[in-house]
Amino acid sequence: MTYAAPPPTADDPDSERAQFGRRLRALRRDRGWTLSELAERSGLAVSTLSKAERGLMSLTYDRMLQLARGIGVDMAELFTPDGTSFAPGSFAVAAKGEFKRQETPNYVYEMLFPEIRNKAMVPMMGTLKAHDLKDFDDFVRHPGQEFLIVLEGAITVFAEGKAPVTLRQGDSLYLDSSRGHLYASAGAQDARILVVCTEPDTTEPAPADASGSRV
Amino acid sequence: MTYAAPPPTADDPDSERAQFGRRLRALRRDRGWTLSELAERSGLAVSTLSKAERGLMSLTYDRMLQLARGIGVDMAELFTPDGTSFAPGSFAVAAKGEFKRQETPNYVYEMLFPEIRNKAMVPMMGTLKAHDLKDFDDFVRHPGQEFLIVLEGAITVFAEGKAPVTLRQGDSLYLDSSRGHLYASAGAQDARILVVCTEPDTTEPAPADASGSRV
DNA sequence: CAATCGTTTTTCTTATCGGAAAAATTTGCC
DNA sequence: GGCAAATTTTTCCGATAAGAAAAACGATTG
Repeated sequence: MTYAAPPPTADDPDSERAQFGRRLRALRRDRGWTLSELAERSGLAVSTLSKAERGLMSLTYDRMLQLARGIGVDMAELFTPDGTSFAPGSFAVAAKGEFKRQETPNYVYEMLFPEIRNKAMVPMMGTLKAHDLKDFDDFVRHPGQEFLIVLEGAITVFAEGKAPVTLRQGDSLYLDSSRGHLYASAGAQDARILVVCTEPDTTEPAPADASGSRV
Repeated sequence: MTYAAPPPTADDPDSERAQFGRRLRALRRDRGWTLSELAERSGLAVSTLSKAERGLMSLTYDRMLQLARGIGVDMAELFTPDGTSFAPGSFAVAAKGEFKRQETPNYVYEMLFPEIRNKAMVPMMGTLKAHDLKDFDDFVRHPGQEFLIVLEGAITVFAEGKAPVTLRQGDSLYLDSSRGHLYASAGAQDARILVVCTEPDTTEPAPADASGSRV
């Protein structure tokens, strides 16, 4: 009845440890440093670095701390992969209205730049229709973070475990989108909002997705 | 000629390791778990957890990975001290105008949610002043991607290697911000834009910062 | 071929880590 | 409040892996 899969010693090239090692090697090579140069900067032995980068060794906290300082990054940065496949130098312009629509009776969302795949951010233009509060959609939950700003009108933000908040034109919101959330027009008129997510929202409109991640 | 101070074995209560340990203990107690409960969830020994939480031991990568999974957090989250990261479930509202300003003769940028650190996205409100095109700023370059939408007025986008583009109200732009770029008001009046970056732009207005980190 | 540079392997010391006993803390009961 | 039982945490010790120093290996260049 073990909860987490115990990886005691993994030598396969796709283990987390091997990936971590490749990330270390990338960080070093990005800077044009050799093993011995990083060894000098970090105070670690060359052999240690070599084994760590190849995933043959499991660095201890102390060594990782030295390593992070030697590289010049935050400790957390060692564990946040940085690869998005947005091609280097990319550049795209969208004219007003050139959007891909997703529509329900309650709202219209138009994704900007649908032709760019794997964006680090997904900007969407939303129109929340002034509507009866009877047939509401369910909370939406998806991984990542979300930014919202009210362009026209006013909206009510329902967030799981929070009292409803009213945002007026120019107000904005930043939230962890794994917390259940739902937007609705607050006034008698339609509201226009701009939403930017860090990850594409693949959830379907209605069903309450019960894939409970992180309490 | 060592660059980073080597902390081989530190037993003082204010070492990074001790702080890390206290953070681990907090994460566990927040969930109301005992050492043996976390031991079962993570697959680590009780004694190991005890020593790690007191900073008497330097956990290896493999154990930290098991631990993170047992606790149910991302590896990086173990290293992001509480106040400074966008914690899971976070939720923040900014009223119009509650921004941190950065001003030059040509523009005013106001960062939204300056109190939230380590956001995945950095939304900023910008006012581009109608100005002579004589004293222009230089291209700006920073890692990450950038989204822009014109809220009021019209702007001209200068991007390195591209012909200038004019964006009007409602138009938007998505670019790799490592490509040199520069925005200016296009008309005779000021323009208002919303910019969202994937990483904080730490570049100073004018001077060419030569502290080359990751090209 | 020699020489240099970057990486890997070898050898040896020391620390991590798991298991179980000991100590400390909390809980139950009168 | 006090004492005993149960639970939680810490300490002790042996097996195994981390980590430093140095030698070996491979590639590149003069």
